[in-house]
Amino acid sequence: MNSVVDSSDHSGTSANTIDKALTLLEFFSLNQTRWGLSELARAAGYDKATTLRLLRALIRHQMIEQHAETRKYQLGTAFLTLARVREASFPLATILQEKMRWLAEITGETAHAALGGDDFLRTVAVVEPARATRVHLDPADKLPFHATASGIIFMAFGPASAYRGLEREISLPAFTGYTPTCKEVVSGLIESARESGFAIANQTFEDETIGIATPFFDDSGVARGAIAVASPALRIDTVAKTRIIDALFTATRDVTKSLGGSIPGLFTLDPSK
Amino acid sequence: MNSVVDSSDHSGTSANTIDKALTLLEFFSLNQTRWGLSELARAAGYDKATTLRLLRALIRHQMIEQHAETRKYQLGTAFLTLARVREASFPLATILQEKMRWLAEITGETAHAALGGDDFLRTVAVVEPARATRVHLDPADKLPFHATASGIIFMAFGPASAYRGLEREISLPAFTGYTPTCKEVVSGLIESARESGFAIANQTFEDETIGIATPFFDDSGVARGAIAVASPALRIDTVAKTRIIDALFTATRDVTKSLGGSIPGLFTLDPSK
DNA sequence: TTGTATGGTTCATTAATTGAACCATTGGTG
DNA sequence: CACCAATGGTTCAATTAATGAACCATACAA
Repeated sequence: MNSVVDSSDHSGTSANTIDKALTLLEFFSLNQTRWGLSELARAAGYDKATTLRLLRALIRHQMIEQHAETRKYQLGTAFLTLARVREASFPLATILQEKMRWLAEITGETAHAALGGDDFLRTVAVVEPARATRVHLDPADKLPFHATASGIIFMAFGPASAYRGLEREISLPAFTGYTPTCKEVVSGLIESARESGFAIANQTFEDETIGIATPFFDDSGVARGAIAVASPALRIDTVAKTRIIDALFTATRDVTKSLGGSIPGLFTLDPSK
Repeated sequence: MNSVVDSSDHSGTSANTIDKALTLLEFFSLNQTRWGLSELARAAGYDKATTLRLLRALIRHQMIEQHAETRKYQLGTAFLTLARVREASFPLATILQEKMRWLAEITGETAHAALGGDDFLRTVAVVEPARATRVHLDPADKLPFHATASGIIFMAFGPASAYRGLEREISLPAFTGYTPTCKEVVSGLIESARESGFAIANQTFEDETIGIATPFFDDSGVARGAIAVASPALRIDTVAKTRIIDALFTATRDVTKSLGGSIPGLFTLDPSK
């Protein structure tokens, strides 16, 4: 019902103007919400004049707006409305958000859902539990493939382009002392995730945080993203782990069903493994 | 703190590719969430080959996705994540959504907030009251300037481009028997909205529905959009009207303050008028 | 079988993108 | 204050990429 063609076009450097304009948008993040013209041109590697022309085109469509005093550029309001249209027709984020609420409640830990891209996952829903000690996640963060449970799961069950994303990388950055920085190790993690249906990341992205993730599917038969539970490492013993995995499997089943998808055969959903 | 340059570029037909690509996005609405290639090319007035190339570029950036079986195109997931980044840095929709909750509760009617564009407003927040009879609004609808209270208010207090949007129109479509279809009448409505600070639309967009709207501002000194209360026409007498306008003025003040804006002097916020 | 849709491709023609050099301002520094 | 080095923004000839008519392959209906 909502399956999608896996373009995975990565045919070198497509130098068309649209790509350039849309690529500019990706520079706007929580780390840097506002960019000056020269600054952005330098970062993107475009000429100043080109960058300005691209920005102006984006402004015409409310995708960028310019701060009147500082003349700096920031993301516009078009995304608010486009996201609403998208959600009104295919309520992906809404479904995930609701299930994450359930997941956070039942596990007592932070639940989040992320959508897969070519090079990383992007959070689309987070719910923190009502509890003193809990993991805080940036609500608009990029999740690297190799250093997160969600990333491993997405490479295991996602489109081929995700796995190729790993191969493309020259070196895998370490976020903590536990981050796997060797492709062979990561491949092993992916393999065992394929067998068990879940992935565990023990402090590979954030210190003192354990993440456990499962994939979710639409009718393309390929994972669209991952749902995960993030807990303080100290709290996770075997019992807690089993309970979380159990809840994750239920959530995965429910979300996948809501999206009109089905869980691929090889993925047995057996928490005992 | 969040003021924005009013580009209002409308310098004829800018035929650049980026505009064409981004214009395609606007064809995706709740009325038609999925488009075929030829269908969309025809609607947009582009060549099929061109349309396909534009769509492919958008697909590369997750702004469009293609349904695997039907080969039809739909809005992608990029907007979910871009909207999150935008909200995480400038929580406009969040602020509005929260205030609309308050407004719906205190008035017992449907509250909604819309952002102004060049030719119409677009809803970014709706809250319906817990009540049997209430007005239902499409959560991702376009609001025409001349036929809604929000539209009149936005032309009265918004950027010059909004008012010019009205002038550009050749004829004003009638949505009900009460819709003003004459520009002079609409100008009169705008004038009186400028004086009173609010606008009332009595069944001009939907039958049996009355809308009352006020603007909200950021530090640009120009309205960014409107907040409004929509009620069944039968329920609105003078008392109810005054109570709603009062609540709207409070909401306007609060939202404007949260956005770092200020209410322009001429706008006296005097509900007695 | 034929006709008319569809999605998608090709490539010579055409029109738009590009970027170095330019200007006007701003802010910091000796 | 004068100077320097940034900044945002503009210009226009050279260049590069977008364009679209004609083309396939396919699917469905009469």
